[in-house]
Amino acid sequence: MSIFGKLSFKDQAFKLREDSILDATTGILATKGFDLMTMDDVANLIGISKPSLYKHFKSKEDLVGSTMVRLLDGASAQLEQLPDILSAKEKLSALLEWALRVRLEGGMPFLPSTSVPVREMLMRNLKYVGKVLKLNAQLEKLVQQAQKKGELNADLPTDVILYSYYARTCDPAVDYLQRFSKMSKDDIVKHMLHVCFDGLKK
Amino acid sequence: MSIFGKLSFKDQAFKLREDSILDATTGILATKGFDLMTMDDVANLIGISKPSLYKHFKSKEDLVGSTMVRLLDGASAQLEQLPDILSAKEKLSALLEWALRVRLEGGMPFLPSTSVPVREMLMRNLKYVGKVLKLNAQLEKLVQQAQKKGELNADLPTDVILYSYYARTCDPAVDYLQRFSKMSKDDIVKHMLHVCFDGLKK
DNA sequence: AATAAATGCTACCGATTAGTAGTAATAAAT
DNA sequence: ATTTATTACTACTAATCGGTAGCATTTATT
Repeated sequence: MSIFGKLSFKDQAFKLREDSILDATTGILATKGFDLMTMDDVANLIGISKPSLYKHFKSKEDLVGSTMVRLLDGASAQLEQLPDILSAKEKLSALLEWALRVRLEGGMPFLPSTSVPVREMLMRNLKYVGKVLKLNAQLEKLVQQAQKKGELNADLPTDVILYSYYARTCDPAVDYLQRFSKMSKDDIVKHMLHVCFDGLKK
Repeated sequence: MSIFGKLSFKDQAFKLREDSILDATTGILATKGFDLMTMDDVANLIGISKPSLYKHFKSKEDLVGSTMVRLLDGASAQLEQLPDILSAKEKLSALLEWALRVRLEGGMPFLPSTSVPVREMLMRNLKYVGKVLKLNAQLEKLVQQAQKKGELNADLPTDVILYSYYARTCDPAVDYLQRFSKMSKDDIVKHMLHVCFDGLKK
């Protein structure tokens, strides 16, 4: 064992709890949203006190920002890990599928779409903004490639495709299908992907 | 003038202010969302005091419920008013276009999609639930007709089409396009309609 | 075992907000 | 002009929530 043994262990435990805090935050954000989520909610859910929570995150903004950053990291890692054999459109489809499955499990809080003050709060978080811009650039490139190859509609402005693509990751139709239809998760994903790329018509 | 002249006038003024309260609420809901909207916000925006506001609506729930009811009435009226020459799919398209244009103007707060507590709050409002169910039944019928005629994909479950259709009325892509692209409202509507029915591919 | 240090918690503060009581101002009626 | 009734507002209450001070408890050290 290295001379950092003891320290590492402590740090490891610390990091572990931090992860469980982020897990709890993710779940609560997904159901109650930012404004109704209280710091007591988070602390109680994982069985620690509020001051302990503040040992990890210095404010609610910080906590939520970190949660979103971890989510973005997950998306980036997922994108990275896709085999290069896949076409641009296949990559976009695979990433959307991943996002939908995450949502159908614990729930993914895609906050920016909720309200203006929440969006502005996130925009003040430099780390978050940086990661958003990077991921956005990668996805924009994929969309353009797919448009050039005719995999995606080249007549639509790239912006329209990109924003609509983002919107599908937080499509409320998923919640309604999960709640009111007896459909399996696999079927929900399959249909949402179809609707995204082929629309309601074809 | 009828014997109800005076009374009518007072009632008329009362109704007029009620409408302006609902207008203000609609706008604030669209930007800040339910949780961050305060009763003072609403009162201040139209230049009355909070107690005066409570003469019209007995609680925040009541105010927001009434706002949503008026919105649903607008949608129903719009649907009613469409010429019968239109096919089922054309009617759905026209109604979505109306909803998108309302959004691009003052903004339409489609609250049910936001968070679970807000949805539950609305579900406690019987008047709201009644109107939702009625409109939902009408639209479901239109979707089924369109599926039978092959105007909409008959391989998709009706639920999937219906919920996805609702989701398009509150699609965050609209906000992003309005904010970040220099597109005209007409173009935004045109593209959103295309994406809805034809997807990102075709 | 005694002491030092770190960890976690109870109990609080200040600010915000839904909702209201009671008063001031205004209009109607005699 | 005086009284009555209505309308609206100021100023408050109770509850909630983000954030923290200071104490208790545990763990490590000598």
